[in-house]
Amino acid sequence: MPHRDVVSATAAIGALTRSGRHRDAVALFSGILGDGIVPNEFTFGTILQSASALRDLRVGAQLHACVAKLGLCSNVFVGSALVDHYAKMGSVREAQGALQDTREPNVVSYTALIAGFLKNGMSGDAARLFRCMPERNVISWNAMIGGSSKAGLNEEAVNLFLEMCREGVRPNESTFPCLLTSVANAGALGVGRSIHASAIKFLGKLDVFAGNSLVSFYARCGSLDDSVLAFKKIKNKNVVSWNALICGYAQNGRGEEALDAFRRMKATGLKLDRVTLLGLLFGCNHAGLVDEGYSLFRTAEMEQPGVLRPEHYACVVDLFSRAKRFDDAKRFLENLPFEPGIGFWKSLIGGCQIHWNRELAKSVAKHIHALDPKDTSSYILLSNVYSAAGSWQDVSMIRREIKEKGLKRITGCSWIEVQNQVHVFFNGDRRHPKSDDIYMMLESCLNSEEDEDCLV
DNA sequence: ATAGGGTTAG
Repeated sequence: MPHRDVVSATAAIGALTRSGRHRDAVALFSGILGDGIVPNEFTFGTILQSASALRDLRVGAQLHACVAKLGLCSNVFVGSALVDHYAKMGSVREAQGALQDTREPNVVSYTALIAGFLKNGMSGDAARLFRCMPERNVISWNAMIGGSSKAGLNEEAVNLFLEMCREGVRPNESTFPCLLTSVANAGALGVGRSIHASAIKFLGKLDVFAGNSLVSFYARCGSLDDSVLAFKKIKNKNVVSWNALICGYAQNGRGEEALDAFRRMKATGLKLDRVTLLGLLFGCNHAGLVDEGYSLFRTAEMEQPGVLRPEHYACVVDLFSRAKRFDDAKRFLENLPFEPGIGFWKSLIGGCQIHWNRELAKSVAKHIHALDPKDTSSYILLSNVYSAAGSWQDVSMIRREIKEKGLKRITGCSWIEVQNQVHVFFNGDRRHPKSDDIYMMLESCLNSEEDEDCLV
C-alpha cells in the first residue's frame, strides 16, 4: 500500500523502527522520497533511530544531508535526533555540531549529548554540560547516573542520586538498575540497602529491571538470602532474572544451587542464553563440578550452538585445568573451532599454578608471550609456579625480566564496608588513617593462628 | 493522525 502523505508514511516507518525492522524502515524512507513525499521533523526523528540501531554512519550522513537540503537543521526535534544518532555512533564532534546547529536546544538535546559524552569516556565534559544546562529532568539525571555507572564512576553515581533526591526530583524505575549496579561494583551493602528502601518508597513495587539488578546486587555483596528474597519478589521473571540468580550462586561458590536454579528455570519453559551458560560453567568451575560443567557445555553445543562464544570454551579449559585434567584441557584446546586467544592460555597456566605443573606452565607462557609480549599476568603466574616448585633461580630470572621490560602489574585489592563507608586496601598499603591499628590487629590475628597450629 | 533523551544478568 503506497503512502500518500507524510503523516501515514511517518507512522509506517515508526512502526518498523519500533519493531526492530530497521532495514525495512530505511527502505521505506527511500521509497517515500522516490514518491515525492517530503519528510518532516517526525520522519527524521524516527528514521535516525533506525540508522543508529543499524550502526550505519553512511545512512546517518545521507539523512543529515537530506535534513540540510530541507533546511531542518535548526529544528529542535531533528537536532536532538541528530545529536542522539551521532552520540550513539561515537561521533562526539558531529553530535556537538548538531547541537550547535539547533536554534533552541532543549533538555532532550542536552541529555542526548551528555549520554554521548559519557558513552565515549568524556565524563568531565558530561558533568560540565550537565551543570550548565538550562533545565534538568529525571531523564537527564538518569543519563548522568547510568552513564557514570557504566564508566565505572560508582561513587559519582551514588552522589548524583543523593543530589537528585535533595533537589526534589523523583527518581523513576530507570534510575535504579544502573545505580544498584554501581553500588554492587563498590561492594557497598549498606548503601545498597538504603537505595533499595528508597526505591520501594518512591516506586512502591519494583519492575523486573530494578528487581534483576537487586538480585545481582545482593548476591555480589555476598548476601545470598536477600538475593533470593529479591528474586522471589519479581513478578514476571525473565531470563535475566534467572541469570542474576544463577551467577550469584556461581560467584559465591554455590555450584550445586546454581545447577538447581537452572533446573527450575528450564521447568518454567525458559531456555539458557550465553550468560546463563557462562554462569553455570563458572559455578561448576568454583565448585569443582567438572563433569557436570562439561556435560552442560556439550548439551548446549548440541541443542543451542548459537549461544556458544569463545568465553564458554575458555571456561571449559579452566574447568579441566583447575581439576588437574591437563590432558583433557589440551585435547579440548586442540579441537577448538577457532584460534585460541590469549585468555585460553591464561586459563591453562592458572591451572598449572594451582597444581605446580612447571613444565606445562613454561610452554604455555611461551604461547602467551608470543601473542602479547607485554602481558604481565602470565609472567607473574609463571613466577608463582616456579616459586611454588621452589625454583628460586627461575623466579629471580622472571622478576628481572619483568623489571627490564618495564612491565607494571595491576595490583589486586580488597575492601570492607563499615557503617556505609567502603575502605579499600592494596597489598602492603599503609595509606589508611588507622593503618597502625589495622596492622597491629592483623599481627595479633596471625599470631593467634600460629598458636593454634602449635596446639595441633 | 506521526515524535526525540535515560534501564537489568558475566
